[in-house]
This record gives sequence, C-alpha cells and structure tokens, in this order.
Amino acid sequence: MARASTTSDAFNAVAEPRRREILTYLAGAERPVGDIVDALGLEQPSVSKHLRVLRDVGLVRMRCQGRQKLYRTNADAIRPLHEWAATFERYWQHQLNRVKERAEAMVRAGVKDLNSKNTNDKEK
Amino acid sequence: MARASTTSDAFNAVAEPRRREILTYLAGAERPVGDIVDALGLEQPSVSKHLRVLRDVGLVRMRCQGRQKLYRTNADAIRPLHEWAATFERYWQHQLNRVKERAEAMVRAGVKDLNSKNTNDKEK
DNA sequence: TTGACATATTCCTATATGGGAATGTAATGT
DNA sequence: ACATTACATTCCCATATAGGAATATGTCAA
Repeated sequence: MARASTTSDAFNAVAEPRRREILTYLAGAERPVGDIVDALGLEQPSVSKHLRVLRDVGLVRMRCQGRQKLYRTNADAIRPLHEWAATFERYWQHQLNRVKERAEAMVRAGVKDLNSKNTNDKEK
Repeated sequence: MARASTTSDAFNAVAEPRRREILTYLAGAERPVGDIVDALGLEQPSVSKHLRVLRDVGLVRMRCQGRQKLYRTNADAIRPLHEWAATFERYWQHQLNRVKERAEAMVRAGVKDLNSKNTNDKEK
C-alpha cells in the first residue's frame, strides 16, 4: 500500500505545512480564497486544493457569499490532535520546563519590550 | 512534487496510525522490537521501518542491549504538535462545553439526591 | 565454527500525492 | 450577451510511501 489519504483524517491533513498555515490564517475569522492566496503567497489552484482536503476532513467550514466563498477554521476538529498529544503530557520534562519558563517569564517581565513580534512576516 | 517525507518532521511521522500506536505503546517504558510486534500484531519488518521513521524525527530513542534494541518514546518531541494544536484552543467551544458540563453535573447531583432520598427506581 | 535469535534493510509495486498549466464554472457588472 | 471576477477541477508527472517477501547484519550459545 501507499501512504494514507490526506483526506482520511486530521492527522494526515495537517501533515502538510501549507495546510497548517491556512488553518492558522483562518482561525480568527472567515476569509475569501483570494485573501489566503495573497496572505500566504500561494497559487490559487493550490489553495483551492488544500481547502478541499481541509474541508473533506472537517478542518474548515465554507460559506458562499456572492461570487466568493468564505472559509474559516473549525477549531473543534483540531481537538483530537491536541488530545492525542496531551496523552504524552505526563512524560514531558514537566517541572523542569516550568521552572525554566517561569524564570524566562520573569526575565521578560524585566526586559519587557525588547522582542516585540517574532514569526512570519510575509508582508510586501 | 509529491507529499513531504515522513522523516521531514513529527507532523508527517505521526500521520501514520501505526506509528501513533507505537508511540503510545512505548510511552511508558522502553521495549524491545519483538514486544511491539507481539503487542500490535504487525510484521517485524514493518515495525522496524516505522521505528526508523520515528527515530529519524526524534520521536523515539534507542538503546542496544545484547542482541535486542530497546526503544522508548521521546515525549518531548511530541510537544511541538501539542503546542501547535493548542494555539487553536481559544477558538474551541470552551466555556460552552464547560457551562454544559457544569449544568449536567448539577442536574446529576440533583437527581442523585432525589434518587437517594425517595426511590421509585426501576433500574436493574 | 555453526546455528538460532533479534532486528534492519533491500527490492518490488500499487497508490496517493502536490505543484504547474490549462480549463471549467458560477456570479456579477455593463 | 459578453467580459470579468472568484474559485474549483482536471491533467500530467516526479516523488514518497507502506506492505510483503527475501535477504542482510549483529549477537549470543553450544
């Protein structure tokens, strides 16, 4: 056999980085396809195809509005992933990281505004 | 292009159900390959190949002991997955479910009292 | 050494992509 | 009706499996 279909479940669907980006982008509000294309810098057919996969596994919902279609992330469909990962929570380096994070938080509180925003800025 | 390699990252590696089963099985303690084969009912070469993938992305660690190799899940490597999923946590039906669960709990508490006090139970 | 045991790797094959290009389709404007 | 806008789908193709069979490698025992 070959690898399982990307439409078989959420685990397979989110294995693709672009689909994760799309989900993140559509998490807060519904957007038309064109916005996704512009925001992520992908080809329109590519976005449509990714949305198709995401829709098949229920990770996004779609609504028609005139000639555009508005998509939004269905966050609930991500819960199974979160819960599966959470079953390993008790094996993490719990207190170790907590101590570290707490220390870092205190440092940040002191330094505050040195680092404002960190990740992907795809502005043009 | 085709789909990304399963060894490219944890997201791709855990897209395969059997690999998730292996990770779960190896979460609590290290086990030799043969135990995995017996426990999950898979072919030995298949297990070895899955372990190879899991090892390449750091999801399991291996230790040699005589002629057998002991594997264990490296839970920390699962944290990125958990954290990615957690970024959607604020979009879940949080309070909704909590309110519902709380209401149900109250109902149950009430019913329980009623039942214990005055019983016309036809339960079996 | 020889053999048994525990794993890993290789070979083969059917299948499932994901990107690019081209095309199809539905809704809206003039 | 016709052009335009906004998406979706189809076709082609290089690539990456995952399983099964066969084989290779490594370790310990007699």
